[in-house]
Amino acid sequence: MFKSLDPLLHSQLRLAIISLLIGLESAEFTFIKEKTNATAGNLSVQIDKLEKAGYIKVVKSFKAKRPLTTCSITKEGIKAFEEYVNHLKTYINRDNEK
Amino acid sequence: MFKSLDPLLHSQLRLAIISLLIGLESAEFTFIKEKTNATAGNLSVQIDKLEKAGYIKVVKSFKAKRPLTTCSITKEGIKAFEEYVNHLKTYINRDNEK
DNA sequence: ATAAATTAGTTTATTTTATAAACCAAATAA
DNA sequence: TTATTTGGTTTATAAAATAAACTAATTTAT
Repeated sequence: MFKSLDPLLHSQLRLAIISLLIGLESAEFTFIKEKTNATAGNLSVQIDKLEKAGYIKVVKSFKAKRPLTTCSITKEGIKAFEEYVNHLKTYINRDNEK
Repeated sequence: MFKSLDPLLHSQLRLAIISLLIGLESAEFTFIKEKTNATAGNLSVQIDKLEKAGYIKVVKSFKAKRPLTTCSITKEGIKAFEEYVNHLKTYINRDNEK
């Protein structure tokens, strides 16, 4: 009846990150930070978790001599997000049968 | 852009409880337990939180000499759920503008 | 040249949640 | 009568979220 929700995506910030990345080729750390209003620390931690889960790819480089962290969603990430959304629907649509 | 999600509802079990109650006049503890597959302990705690938030009403009585806990959603609970669902849509629909 | 502030993060510590395990009281069954 | 089941609650532990402190380098101001 209620499908279980991927705990990796069932987090406000991680869901926002994925939601953002799914519409983009890639995004920089600071861009994600602005869009999500997250603190840098929290964002750093959550990006790490998504990367370890294989949901996003993280590339570290330099731009104008400064560190630059670029994130992009992976195929697994897209799949996980889609499944998460489908499972959510068992909670938010009133089709409470089976 | 991403609207903040009511932390009281952003929990798998509490969301399932509310989702269930929104379609019913009321429901008994054991019924909710079966439908959500929750453990009694977890369910007890989460029902408590929803009650303290004013999202559900809990009535304790006896049925066949046994304790009976009956829950029903409140107006505030319905409102909170509807708002939660609307906020969720900023995460799951790709209308990532403003 | 050097101190202060800013950028772009990471790490560590603390608080909050979720969850499981243990427990309790009463009733029923063996 | 003791063992089990019902219907929970309470307590303890594990996991998550978050904030605060820190690092390292750069830029700006003095």
